[in-house]
Amino acid sequence: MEATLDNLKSILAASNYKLTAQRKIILQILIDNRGEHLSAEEVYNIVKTEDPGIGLATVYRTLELFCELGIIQQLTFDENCRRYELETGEEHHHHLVCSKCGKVIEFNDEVLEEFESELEKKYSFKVTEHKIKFYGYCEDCQ
Amino acid sequence: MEATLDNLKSILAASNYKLTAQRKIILQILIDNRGEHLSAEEVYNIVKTEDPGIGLATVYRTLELFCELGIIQQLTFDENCRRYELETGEEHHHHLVCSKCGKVIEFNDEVLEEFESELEKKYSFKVTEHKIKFYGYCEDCQ
DNA sequence: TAAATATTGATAGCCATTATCAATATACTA
DNA sequence: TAGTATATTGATAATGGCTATCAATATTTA
Ligand SMILES: [Mn+2]
Ligand SMILES: [Mn+2]
Ligand SMILES: [Zn+2]
Ligand SMILES: [Zn+2]
Repeated sequence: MEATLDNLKSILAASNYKLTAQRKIILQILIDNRGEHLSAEEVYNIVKTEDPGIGLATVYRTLELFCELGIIQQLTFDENCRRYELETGEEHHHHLVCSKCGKVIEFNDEVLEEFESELEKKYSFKVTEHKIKFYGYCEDCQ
Repeated sequence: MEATLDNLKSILAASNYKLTAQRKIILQILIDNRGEHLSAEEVYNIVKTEDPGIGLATVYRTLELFCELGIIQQLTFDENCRRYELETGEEHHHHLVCSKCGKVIEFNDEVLEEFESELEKKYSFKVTEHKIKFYGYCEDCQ
């Protein structure tokens, strides 16, 4: 189920977390920027326009918490910078990242699910997570 | 073509780099540890047993250079620790990483190559590189 | 309302990796 | 072979994203 401002309180309460103004603001920002893949620093800069008093540590903590709760997922296009996006509840997707302009194209998971099943059988390995990224040049940058 | 101690000099010279004792030692260590996925720190610890005078910065620099030259490739099973392995010149492979015992299983690329071609057509995207990892539990750890 | 508990902001600390720079080694030339 | 240009090295300081700490504050529950 996708997180909204309305169900955030119950999502938090289910794990004994409290609903705070900071958490609401950060979720709102993630929702407003659906389709983007924001870093903690970027979220922080947006947050400050709404509540200049908020701390950077709170942004990091909140993003980590939202990951733990399945509200968002963490991405790493470029090491030394973690990015985040809303977990939609729909099917997974992965990313094509343009090495020149930075554009990110999303594609769905279907074919990979099949491949994953084959791997599981072949190696008696129980897959819990996969991280897949393609790098190259987008149509405009070739 | 796979790098050896014999062709290292010409590989380096082709890009105006010099052959040094440190570079030879580090390549030898990577060859001796084929199949492992060593971090810079781990390479450094092995290096020191052969030449205690070698600097950590040199290990980092050399691994970076070897990547640039295609002698090795960089891996990231766990962020905040880059790992390296010899580029064999044979077909690519990717990794299943056990979240419990850390075991790494390698699998080949074939199916993914196909999938990649489809993506390129569908999105007019020229893929130059892909990073793919599966996480989960190996046979012994399930 | 009060008590228990979770959360916050400020800031110090962490740590893998990079940058700096003077000293040294390599490769090329005469 | 000696000399020169250039690349490389080791030591170490710096970087930067992220995490830990902690007293003050907010939220929840009774
Ligand atoms: Mn996405
Ligand atoms: Mn491997
Ligand atoms: Zn582009
Ligand atoms: Zn295992």
